[in-house]
Amino acid sequence: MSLVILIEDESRMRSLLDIQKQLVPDLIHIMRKRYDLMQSIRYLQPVGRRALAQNLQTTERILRAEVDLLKDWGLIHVSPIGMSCTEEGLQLLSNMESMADELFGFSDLAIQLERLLHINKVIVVAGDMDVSEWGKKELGRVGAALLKLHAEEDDVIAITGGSTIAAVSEHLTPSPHFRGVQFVPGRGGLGEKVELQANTLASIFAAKTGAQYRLLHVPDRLGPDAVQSLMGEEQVSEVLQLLKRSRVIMHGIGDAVAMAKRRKYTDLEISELTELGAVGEAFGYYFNAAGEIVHRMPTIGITLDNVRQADVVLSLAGGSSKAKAIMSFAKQSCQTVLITDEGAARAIVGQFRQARHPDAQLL
Amino acid sequence: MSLVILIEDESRMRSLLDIQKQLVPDLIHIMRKRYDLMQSIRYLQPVGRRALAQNLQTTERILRAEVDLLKDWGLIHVSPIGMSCTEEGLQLLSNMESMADELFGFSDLAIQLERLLHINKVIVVAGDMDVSEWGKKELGRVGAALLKLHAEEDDVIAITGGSTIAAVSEHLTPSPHFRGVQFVPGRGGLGEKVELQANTLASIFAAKTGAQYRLLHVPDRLGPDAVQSLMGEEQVSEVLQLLKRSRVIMHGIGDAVAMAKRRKYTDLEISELTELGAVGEAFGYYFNAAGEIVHRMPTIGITLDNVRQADVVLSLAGGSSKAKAIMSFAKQSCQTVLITDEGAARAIVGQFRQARHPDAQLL
DNA sequence: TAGTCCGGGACACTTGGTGTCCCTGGTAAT
DNA sequence: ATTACCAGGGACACCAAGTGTCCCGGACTA
Repeated sequence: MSLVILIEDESRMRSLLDIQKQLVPDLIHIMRKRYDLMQSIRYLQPVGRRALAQNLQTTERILRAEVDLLKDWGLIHVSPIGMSCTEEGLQLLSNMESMADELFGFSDLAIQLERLLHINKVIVVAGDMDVSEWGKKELGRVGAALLKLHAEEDDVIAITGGSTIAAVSEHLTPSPHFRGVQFVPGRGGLGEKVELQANTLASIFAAKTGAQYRLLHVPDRLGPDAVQSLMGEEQVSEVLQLLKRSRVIMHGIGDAVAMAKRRKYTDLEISELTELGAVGEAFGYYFNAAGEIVHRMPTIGITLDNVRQADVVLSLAGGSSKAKAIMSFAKQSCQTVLITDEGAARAIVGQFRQARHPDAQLL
Repeated sequence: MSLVILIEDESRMRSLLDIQKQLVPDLIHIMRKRYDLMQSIRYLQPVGRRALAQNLQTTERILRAEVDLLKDWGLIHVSPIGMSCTEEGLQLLSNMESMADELFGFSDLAIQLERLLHINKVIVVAGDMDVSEWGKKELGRVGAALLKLHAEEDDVIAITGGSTIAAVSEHLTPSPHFRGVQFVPGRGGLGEKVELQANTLASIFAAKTGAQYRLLHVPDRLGPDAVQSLMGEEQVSEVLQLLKRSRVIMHGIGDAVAMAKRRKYTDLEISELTELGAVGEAFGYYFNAAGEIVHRMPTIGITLDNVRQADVVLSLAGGSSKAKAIMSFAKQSCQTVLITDEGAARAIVGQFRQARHPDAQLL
């Protein structure tokens, strides 16, 4: 019963938060800033403006505006000896602590991941795709927003297949940013369901955004000679040229075994893969935990070198089961933005914790 | 059990809202504006910018900024034939409907009350003082904020006693607005507990805000001759002069019978009061439902005429049981701002509904 | 007493929001 | 088919609010 309460409880607050995230998206950032400010004041009180500004890495004037507001709502008290929290402000802080994780935990997680994985930018959304459906929705929403953010006129944007990328397509809307854009599938068929294939998604992306698309018609599981002959095909080589100069790339990261099964590898092949230590997959490459390529799908399309040359690489993967896969792909160092969910993020942090000695508590 | 869920649920969302109201107070207004905008679009779709701007009483440009945002988050869709809600936007609207009452209902209530009671400005806060303790806290918080808002240097501010005004005192903080201000009790002792008397509160208000205060030392229950002689006292007449020119007045409104009981009226006197139809009390005056004065405490202090001459009258009363009392005092037409809570507000609206014929559904 | 902190005031500057206009394109009615 | 109207989008000048920066009077401390 208490579980029922918790779920109901969570869901209602979550839904309020969801609404606010859609209607007033920067709310959380503002709240976070004010919260940090209050906490700093509590910690340093009584403290002066200048010292505080330095502590919070901001300018004196901008801090002053915030302080004036907080003073007006009676959350802090200013006096000639410095600023301090009022009773009410302290109350507020303690009330927030119980919610801080849900409100801000994700950005903390994101910063942790940026450090642990050596990735420029990590975005963590709420939820866990392994557990709940709306986790994938949220990931799709944020992914779509970022794609729009980075897209520029006449760009070539390469995308891969997979259910995560499909989720993005549901949240795309037309925008002038997509004018003249061409969506190009990073790979031909990879033996998956058609609605999750890169070709299909490229056309959906184009339809939703009002952009153009190209298709890469190559069967999966090619023999080496077939690869050569297909490369000669004009239709194919043209697309490969486009992929080579794609400026933005959006792709999913898969769990090695799960992907292999989905692509109907034989049991023998799968056991070979696991023997090689494959844990992650992206663009048809399979990586081990060290990030080394241990296997490559026998087909043609975008190469890791192409990916490394792109300006923007949006990597999407969510769900705690994807933790190791994400970690293996992060080693490729061809990644500018990782978009993941809380479940995967916590699992990754957990992996790192486990890897260290138990006494390594700090940092 | 479902009740338990509801309460838990409510409280958690409420606490999030409370936090946001303290940390980002204008958030709700922004949400409300966007919500109205979305609803208008849904209602009028497909609709153009100019038509919409006219409908929403705003300029074209400012609406355009909002529309651009909503378009970017994918909540609305813009096309050459006009704007319309996307699937996601419709989803959001329906999600919000279940919460709209809690989020915005109060301002709607406030507008209704302004019309029904013919009061310039009504503010409705969440909760019901009769039911929950935090209702009074909220009322006090808002009351304190409004007092600070209206206070000006060297003002004379008259206040009365009562638990509601006492609640205000707990949320007062020093501010330059209160420089040179004098807090003056509107009445001497009225036979209540000392911590709720106007004298006590005046001193607390002064202490909390860093202002000055005066005291009005007159016993309650004076005979007519004692009144005359006291009026002659210099200490007393001086305070009465101050009261006469008080620019801001903050007072509570009481239920007639409850106040009489608290002031230890005899059963006979109380039944006389009820026979006279007394329902409301303020400043020691007792009013019937029509707003006529049916009884007056035999003591001296601020008069209704003084109140009518004030620039700002902040009337506070909360709890559904206060509905009739608030309505009776509203008839005095010496009121600029009424601060009440959801419970009282809904009860008042209910009273008006009941008073009409059942077929009077519109308006 | 001198130095160093405090908050608050002042002021110029810049940026972003805003009012206003026009343009092109699509739709619908003639 | 043509025309007239309304759609969204672009442009641009303008104003105000936010911002960087400096200084001042006061209080505490060494």
